[in-house]
Amino acid sequence: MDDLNKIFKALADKSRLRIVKMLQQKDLCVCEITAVLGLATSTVSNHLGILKDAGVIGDRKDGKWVEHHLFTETNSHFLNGLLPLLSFWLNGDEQILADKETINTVNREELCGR
Amino acid sequence: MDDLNKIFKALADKSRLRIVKMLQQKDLCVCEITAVLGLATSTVSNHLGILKDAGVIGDRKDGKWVEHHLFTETNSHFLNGLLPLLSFWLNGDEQILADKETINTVNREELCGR
DNA sequence: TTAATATTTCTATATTTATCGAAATGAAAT
DNA sequence: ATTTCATTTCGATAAATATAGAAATATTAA
Repeated sequence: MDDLNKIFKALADKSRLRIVKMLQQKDLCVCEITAVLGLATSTVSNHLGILKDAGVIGDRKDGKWVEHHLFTETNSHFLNGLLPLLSFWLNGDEQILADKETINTVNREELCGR
Repeated sequence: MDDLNKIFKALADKSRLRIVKMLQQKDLCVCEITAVLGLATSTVSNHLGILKDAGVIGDRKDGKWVEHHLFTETNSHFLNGLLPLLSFWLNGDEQILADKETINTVNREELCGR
């Protein structure tokens, strides 16, 4: 039950829902997500840690950035049930649509690189 | 997004998850749920209010009791996706199994009636 | 009508959580 | 090696939440 509780807690926050939906479109580094959400870098890093701890997302180093990605197949049957639903939920949501627009105009080189 | 956020918030609590799983077995009044969870009546009433506000459960008067029930079909596609998953999730969980045992030994007449 | 009682609402409190800024970390570039 | 810089961790604070007990509500029973 703790696993499922942790997953629901991770998803029970608007910023984290927006992050999940953003990562469905493209793998992103912290600075890009920060630019879209308009929160402090440390806050975004914390949100990502919560999603990672719940097993929803993973990350890997990419040069000086850390690229975060959404898992599609996991070893949690809870997540394997939820992730497909989350892939079509909220696709028409105004905020989510706006975020996906913003992501396209965002470039990690210009944002935090150089 | 607010709808989904509210639903995830409602499910992101162990006591409320236990309540949902209990209601899958049988419709229950507040005093019965209180007996199983071991929380104050007002606390349980509050948890039920949160689940009700999220559209997960409903209630109806039954004599001097208020009987709470889990919705199976709703007008929320979020819930229509989640509820079937919740019907088989956690069925093997130790706490959930213990709760279902307890429910069978609980009787609203003896508990709070008379 | 009056008393009893199941539930809800209100008030207060303790814990958790979201947030930021500053300091620490660690890897890349010079 | 040293500097630069993206990210994480730490410390502090404000907001949200879980909880209990008391008071209020509403409905049944006498």
